[in-house]
Amino acid sequence: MPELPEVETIARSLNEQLAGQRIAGVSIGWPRSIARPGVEAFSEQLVGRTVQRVGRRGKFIVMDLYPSKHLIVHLRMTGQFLVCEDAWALESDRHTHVTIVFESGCVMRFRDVRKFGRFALVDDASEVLGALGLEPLSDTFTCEALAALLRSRRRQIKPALLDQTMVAGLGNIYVDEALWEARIHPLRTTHTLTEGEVARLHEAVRRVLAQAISNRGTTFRDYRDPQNLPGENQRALAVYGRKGEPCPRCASPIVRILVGQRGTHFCPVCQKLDPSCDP
DNA sequence: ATATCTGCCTGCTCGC
DNA sequence: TGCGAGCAGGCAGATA
Repeated sequence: MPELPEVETIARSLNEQLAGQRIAGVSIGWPRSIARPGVEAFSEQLVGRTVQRVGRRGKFIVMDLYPSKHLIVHLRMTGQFLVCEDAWALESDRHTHVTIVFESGCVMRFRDVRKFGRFALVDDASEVLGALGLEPLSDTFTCEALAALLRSRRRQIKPALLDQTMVAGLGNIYVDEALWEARIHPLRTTHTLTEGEVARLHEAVRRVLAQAISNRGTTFRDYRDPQNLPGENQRALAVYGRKGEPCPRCASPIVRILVGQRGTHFCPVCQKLDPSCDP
């Protein structure tokens, strides 16, 4: 499941491989992969444009095109980009839904087993990205900004952190990891977190994400980068997917519960529900 | 404002 | 071995 570190890894790779390349052709195998505009207009408007730069906002990949427009992609659960310098060397399969060929002969394929991923071609990126919250690795994500955000809401901390309009880019894996690192129970309520807890959470979010980026993402199941390489961060995970395994801090068995219908992993000893138990 | 549920999808695991 | 049921989960949209 691509979250911020995986999307960042993909965006960097795409930027390296595609910046400066002019689009020669587009083919769509699964029309619903294209959120907007219509499939016809999508292809027509894309051909002839040049990829200026590929970046990321939250979990969205953002391709700035020349002379105008932005191609914005959300990979959702199983979306994947594969790029090859030689179009003939990269086969299409039953899970390939979008193919973009460049004038150089380079090809970019979008594979998506679950078909949840979506493309949008827009004039103004804010049409898609406008509602996103703080970017956790940018300067705007300060401890004070996070504290203000959490103080203004009354909801469970885990769903709050998954809410992309609050903080953009966190998903199930990294929320569990950050809460473990900050020693905060996933069911704690946002506005009851102490200053110290918020400070720990702020630091934990940044550390967990930065480490995952330096490990080129987490390959729990499907994730692969555009060169089809898996990430290495799975070995750095403390709790996600480790139900029953010893907590790296205190050796108590990791527990898995449901929070807002999401599988949630934590250490019941390090992450107490009662704030008075915090050190 | 917040919580809960459904739909979107397919592959995988599990129990029989 | 085969098969159906249940699960995984990001997000939008509807409802409580």
